[in-house]
Amino acid sequence: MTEKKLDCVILGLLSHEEMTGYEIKRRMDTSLSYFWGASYGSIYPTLESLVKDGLAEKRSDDNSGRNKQIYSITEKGREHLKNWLNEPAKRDELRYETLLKLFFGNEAGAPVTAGHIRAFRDKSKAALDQLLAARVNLISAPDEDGSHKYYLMTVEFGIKTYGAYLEYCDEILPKLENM
Amino acid sequence: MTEKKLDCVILGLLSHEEMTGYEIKRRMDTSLSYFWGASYGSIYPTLESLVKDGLAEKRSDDNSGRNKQIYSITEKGREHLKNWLNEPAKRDELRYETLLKLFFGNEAGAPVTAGHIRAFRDKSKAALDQLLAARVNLISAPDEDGSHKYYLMTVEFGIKTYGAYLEYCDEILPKLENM
DNA sequence: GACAAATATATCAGTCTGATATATAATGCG
DNA sequence: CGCATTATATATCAGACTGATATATTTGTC
Repeated sequence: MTEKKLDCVILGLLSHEEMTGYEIKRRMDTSLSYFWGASYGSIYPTLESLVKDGLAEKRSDDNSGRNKQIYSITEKGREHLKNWLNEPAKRDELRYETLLKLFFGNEAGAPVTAGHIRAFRDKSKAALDQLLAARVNLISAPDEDGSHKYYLMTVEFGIKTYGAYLEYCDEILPKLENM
Repeated sequence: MTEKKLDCVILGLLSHEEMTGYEIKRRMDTSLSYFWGASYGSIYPTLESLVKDGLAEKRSDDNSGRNKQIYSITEKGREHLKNWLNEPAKRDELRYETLLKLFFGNEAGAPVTAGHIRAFRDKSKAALDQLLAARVNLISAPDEDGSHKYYLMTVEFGIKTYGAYLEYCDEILPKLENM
C-alpha cells in the first residue's frame, strides 16, 4: 500500500465532502497554504491512483460540458486516513529561501539582505491579515460536524507563527540597516 | 544555466571554505537544518554538475584511502552566488505534517490529536535548547570574515519561531485535552 | 585486536514541482 | 448582444529531490 502523504491529504479533504481535483487544489491554496501545498501535476495522478486502490471513487458530471470528474472517499479510504492520522507525524519540513539568503548575507552585503527581510515582513503581514480575517469568519460560522474547531486551531497556529515572523523582522531590520 | 536552489546553497557553503560532499551534508544538518535540508542523493550529483559548469572545482585527496573529493568555489561560482543573492526570494515552503494531522483531527479525535501536539512540543523544545546553546557559542566565538553575524541572525530566527511553537502548544493543549 | 561509530561516495525507484497545453463556462462591460 | 477576460477543469512531462540501499575505509574505545 502507498505511503505518500498526498494520498492522505486528499483523502482528508474528501472526508469533508466530495469534490473535483481543481477544487482540491483550491482548498489547499486557501485553507492549507501556510502549512502544506501540492501542484496539479501531483493531484490528478494521485486521484487516479486512489481510485485504482479503492480508496476513492470517481463519478463523471455529464451535465457539464467541462469534463468534470467528482471524487468521493470510500469506506476503505476512510480507514486508510484514520490509520495515518493515528501514526505519529514523521517530520515537518521547512524551506525558507529567505533565511538562506540571510545566512549567506555576508556575500551580498547588509543592504541587499535587509531588502530580503523587508519583503519577508511584507509577505508575512499580508498572510497574517488574511488569517485574522479567516478567524473572524470561522468563529461566527456554524460548526455542524465539529471539524471547524480543528480548522480554527490551524489558523491560530498561522497567526502565532506569522506574528513571530513580524516581531523577528522588526528586531533585526534596524541591526541590518546599521551595518 | 541551472536555476536550482541547491546549486546556490552548496556554492554558499563553499564560499566559506572548501569541503567534501559529506561535510556539506553535515553543515546542512547542523547549521541550516531548521530552515533547509538536502539529501546525499542530490548533493553529490549537484557537486558534479557545478564542476561541469565551471562554478566549482574538484581536487582529490590522495593521502586518504577514503576516495575523498574536496570541492572549492571558483570565481565564476562566486559570481553566480552573488547574482542569486541579489534576486528576491521566490517562495518559502513549509510542510508541517503535524498541522495536517491537526487539521483533520476531527476524523481521529481529540486525544490522538493532542498526542501529535505533545510530540511537536517536545521536538520544538529540544530544537530550541540546541539553538540557545548555539547562540552562546556564536556570541563568544571570533568573527573573522563577518559571516558569523548573519549566522547568528538565522539562529535568532529559529529561537523566535520555536519559541512561538511552544507558546502555541501550551495554549491549545488544554483545549484539546478538554474536548 | 575486535567492534562500533564516523567518514565518504554512489545509485535509483518513486515522488513532486513548475511549466505548458487545451478546452469550456461564467462574468463584466460598453 | 457580442466580445474579452477570468474562472473552471484536466493532462502531461522534463527536471529535481527524497529516502533507501550499498559499499568501503578510518577512527575511537574497551
